[in-house]
Amino acid sequence: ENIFDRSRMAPKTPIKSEPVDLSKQKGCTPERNPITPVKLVDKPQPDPWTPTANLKILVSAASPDMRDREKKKELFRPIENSHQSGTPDLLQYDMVDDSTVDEFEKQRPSRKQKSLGLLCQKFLARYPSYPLSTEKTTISLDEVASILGVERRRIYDIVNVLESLHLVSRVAKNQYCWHGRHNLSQTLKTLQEAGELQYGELKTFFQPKEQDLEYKFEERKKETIPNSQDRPLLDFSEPGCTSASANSRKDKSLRIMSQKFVMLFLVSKTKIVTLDIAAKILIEETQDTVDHSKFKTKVRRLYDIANVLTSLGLIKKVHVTEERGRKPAFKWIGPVEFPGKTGNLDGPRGHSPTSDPLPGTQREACAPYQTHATGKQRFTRHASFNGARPCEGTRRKVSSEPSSPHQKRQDEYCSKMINLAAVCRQKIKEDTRNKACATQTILNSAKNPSITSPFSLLPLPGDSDFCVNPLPQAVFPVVQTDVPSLLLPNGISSQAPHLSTPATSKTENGKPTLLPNQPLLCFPSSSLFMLCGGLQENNLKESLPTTADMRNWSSEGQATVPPAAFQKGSSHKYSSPSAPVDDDEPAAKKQSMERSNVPLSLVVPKKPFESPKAESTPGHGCTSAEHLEVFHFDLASPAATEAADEESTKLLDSQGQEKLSQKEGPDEHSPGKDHISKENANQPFLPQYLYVQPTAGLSSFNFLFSANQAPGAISLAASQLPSLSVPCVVVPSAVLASFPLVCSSTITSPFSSVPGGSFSAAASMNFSMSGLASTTPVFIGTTPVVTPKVSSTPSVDPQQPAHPALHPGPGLARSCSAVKLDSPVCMGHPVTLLKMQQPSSAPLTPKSIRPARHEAFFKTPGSLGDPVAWKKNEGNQTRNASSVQRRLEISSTSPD
DNA sequence: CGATCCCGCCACATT
DNA sequence: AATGTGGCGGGATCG
Repeated sequence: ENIFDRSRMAPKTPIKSEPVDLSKQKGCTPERNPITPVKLVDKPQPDPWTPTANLKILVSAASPDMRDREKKKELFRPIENSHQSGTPDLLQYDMVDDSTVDEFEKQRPSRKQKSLGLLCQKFLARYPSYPLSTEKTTISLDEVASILGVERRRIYDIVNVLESLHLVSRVAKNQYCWHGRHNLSQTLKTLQEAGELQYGELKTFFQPKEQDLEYKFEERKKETIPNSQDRPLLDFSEPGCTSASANSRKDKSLRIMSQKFVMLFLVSKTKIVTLDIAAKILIEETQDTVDHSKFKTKVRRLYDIANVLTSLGLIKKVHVTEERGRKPAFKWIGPVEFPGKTGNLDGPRGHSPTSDPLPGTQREACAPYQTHATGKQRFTRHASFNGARPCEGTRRKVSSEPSSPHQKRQDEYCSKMINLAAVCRQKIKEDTRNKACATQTILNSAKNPSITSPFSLLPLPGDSDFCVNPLPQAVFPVVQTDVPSLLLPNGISSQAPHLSTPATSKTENGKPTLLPNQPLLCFPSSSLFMLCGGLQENNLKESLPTTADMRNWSSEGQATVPPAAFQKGSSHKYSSPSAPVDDDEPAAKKQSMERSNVPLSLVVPKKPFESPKAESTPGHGCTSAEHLEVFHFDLASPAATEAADEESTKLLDSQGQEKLSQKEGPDEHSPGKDHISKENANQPFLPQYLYVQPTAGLSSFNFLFSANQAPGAISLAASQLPSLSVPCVVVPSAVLASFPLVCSSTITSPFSSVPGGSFSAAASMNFSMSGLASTTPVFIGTTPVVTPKVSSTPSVDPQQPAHPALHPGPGLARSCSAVKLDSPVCMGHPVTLLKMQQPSSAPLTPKSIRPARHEAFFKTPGSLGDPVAWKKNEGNQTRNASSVQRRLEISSTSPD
C-alpha cells in the first residue's frame, strides 16, 4: 500500500503538470518526463507495459477486490489509458491527472493495450530474468491472471511459449515454476541443433527471397521433415518423470510450434523468417492439404508466439519485401551463436566462447511434467540424462488428430524425430559435455522444482550460467569468466533479449577481461524498462518492447548490452569474492528482494574486490548493503538514464537533437521520441557500466563502470575496480548527480558543481549512460561535452555519434571501439571520472557524498518513498520517476 | 483491405 | 462432475 500511495503521489504531481511542466521544467522530474510523453497523448502507444503492469499489480495488491471487478475493463482502461503516461496509471484513480489523461485516452482500451505482447511484458516484468538459483519462484496462473487483469486463458498463451523455452515449467496444477533465462542459451542451442537436423536442409529456403525456394522448401519439408506432430522436439525438459502418462493431449501445439518456430530462426542464415513460410513449415504434414483455413489458423498462432518471443527480446518484427510484395516476417535478435558448449547465456555474443568454461547449464526445466515427454522428448531428455523411459511417443498417435490417416507417417516421423533427437543429443553431449551434465542434472532436478536450487548450488560446471549461484565457489575463481557469461544472459525480458545482442558485441569487444567488468551491472531488465518507462513514459515502453532497438544498440553500441547479462551473475561474482557464504545469503536476499521488485530484478553485483568490505559486512550487513547497492545501482542507472533521457530528450528535442540517441538503431524508430525510447532502452544497458556499490555500508565505493568495456575505460575500471575498488567509487555520486540532473535539471542544485553547465552535463551523462557508455561516470564528465555533440543529428546516426561523444568514457571506449564512437572518448573518461568524483565526492566518503545525492534526488518531486515501495514492483511508472529518488535514498540509506 | 490478433467457446485432460 | 488446459477461429482492429 505504501508503495502504492507513494507512487501515486509522485506521479501525480508530475502528471499534473504534464505538458506544461515539461516544457517548462524539462528536467525536473523524471517522472514528469514519463508523463510528458504522455503527451503522447496522441497516443504514444508505446506501451506501457511495465508501467501498466506495475499499476495493475499495485492495484491488485491494494485491493484485490477492485482488481477483480475492474479487472477486465475498468481497470484496464484506466490503466491503459494512463499507461501511456505510465505512471499515472496507478494514480489514475484519483488525481487530476486522470482527468487529463482520461480525457484523451479514456476512450477505450484500445486493442493494443490488451495485446498479448504487452501482457507478456507485464508478465515478464514480474520475474527476474536471472533469478537466483536458490530461490524458486512459483507462478500461480490465477494470481497472475488476476493481477494482470486478464483471463487465464491469455496467461496460458504466454506460459506455453515460455515453457517451450524453458523459462518456466509447470509444477502443478495452476502452478508454474519460474526459471528465468539462465538456461535460455542452452535451450536455444539445443533447439538450434535440433533445428539443424530437422530443418537444416531447408536453410536456404528460408531466405525470403524466392518463392520458388519456398516451394522447394515445402517439398523438402515433407520429405525431410517428419511430420510434425511430434512433440516437442526438443523438449529437453523434463524427463520423464512422472508420469509418463502424460502424454496426453495433443501436445501443446503451441509449445511445439514455438520451439519449431524458434528453430527456424536458429537455422536460418538470415535469421529472418516470414510468417507464411513458418506457417507452411509448421503445418506439418498436413502439408499439401494445407487448407487455407488451417494455414490461417497457424498464422494466428504464430502471431501469438511471436508476440511472446518479441517480448522476450528474441525476435522483432520486420518486413521482407519480396517480389510479391512485402510480407510480414520476424527477425531473430537473440543470441545466435552458442558457444560451444554451453553457451549459456551468453548468447549474444557470439563469440565464442567466452568462457565457456562454464557451462552451465543449469537446470532449466523442471520438468513439469512428464507429460509431454514423448518419445522424442524422451530422447532428448534422455540424452540429458537418463533417459529412460519415458513414455513413448505413442500416446500421440492415439490421440486425436484429425488426420488419423497419417498415423503411420507420424510414426515414421516420430522415429525420425527420435533419431534426430538422439543425434542431437549426442552432439550436444559432445559439444557440451558439461552442459549435458548440467542439463541432465538439471533435468533431473528439474522434475522437482526444488531441485533446481540444488543445481544452483552445485557449482558444477554447469553452473556456468553464471549463475548466479554459483556462489561461492564459482565466484571466486570465476569471476571473470563467469562474468562474461553472465553478461550474456541478458535477460531480461524485453531488455534482456536486447541485451543479448549487445552481449554479442561485447564479446567481441571484449575482452574477456572487460567482460568481467561488465558483470557488474546487472539490472533488472524490467527495472530498466520500468524506469525508463516512468521517465519517458510511453517512449520507454516502446523501447522496451522493441527489442530490436536493443539489438541495435547492441550491435552498434556494442557494449551496451552486456548489461543485462551480467546482472545477477555479475553481481554474484563480485560479491562472491568475499565469501561464498556471503554470496549466498546476499544472493538469496537479493533475489528475494529483486523478486519482490521483480521488475527490477537486479543483480547486484558486488564487486569482488570490494568483497572484502562486503564481507566485513558479511552476512546481513553485507547483504543489506549489497542489496542496497544493487538497487542503487539499478535504480541509479535507470534513473540516470531516464533522467538523462528526459532531459536530453527534452533539451535535445527542443533543439532537435535527441539524438542522443545513441545508438538506437537507426532502424526503427523514427520519431524523436522513439529515439528516446531507444535511448532509454539503452540506458538500461547502462548499467553495464557501472555500479556502484557500496558494499558494506561503508564507504564502499562503487563505481562502476561499464561492462562494456571500454577498452580504455575499462581498463581503467577494471584495474581500478578491482584494485581500487574504493577510489573509484565516486561514481555513485556522479550517478546520483546525474539522476537528479536528469530529473530535472533542477537538480542542478544538488549538483552544485554543475549547475548550469553541469546540468547539461548531467544530462549528457545520462545519455551516455544509456547509450552505453558503460562508464557512466565518465560520461558525466564527458558528457557535457558530448551533449553538445549529441545534438548532432537526430536520431539515427546520431545515436552513436552522439553517444560516442558523450560517452567517451570508458564504457564508451568500448562502445567506441565497437561502434563508432570515438576512442578519444576514452581519454576523456578518465577525466570525467575525476570530475565526477570531485563533485560528489571529493569527499571520499561515500556517505558524505550520498547525502548530497539524496538531496538531489529528493529534490525530485517524487520524492522518495521507501525503498520498499518500489521494491514492490510495480508501480513502476510512478516509481520511475520516484524511483530515482528512491534509489538515491536507498543508497544513502543503505550505507547508513 | 490485408495484417494482426483479441476473445472466449468449447473440447479434451485432469482431478 | 468440476475444473484445468488450451485448440481454434470468428470477427474486431489496426495500419
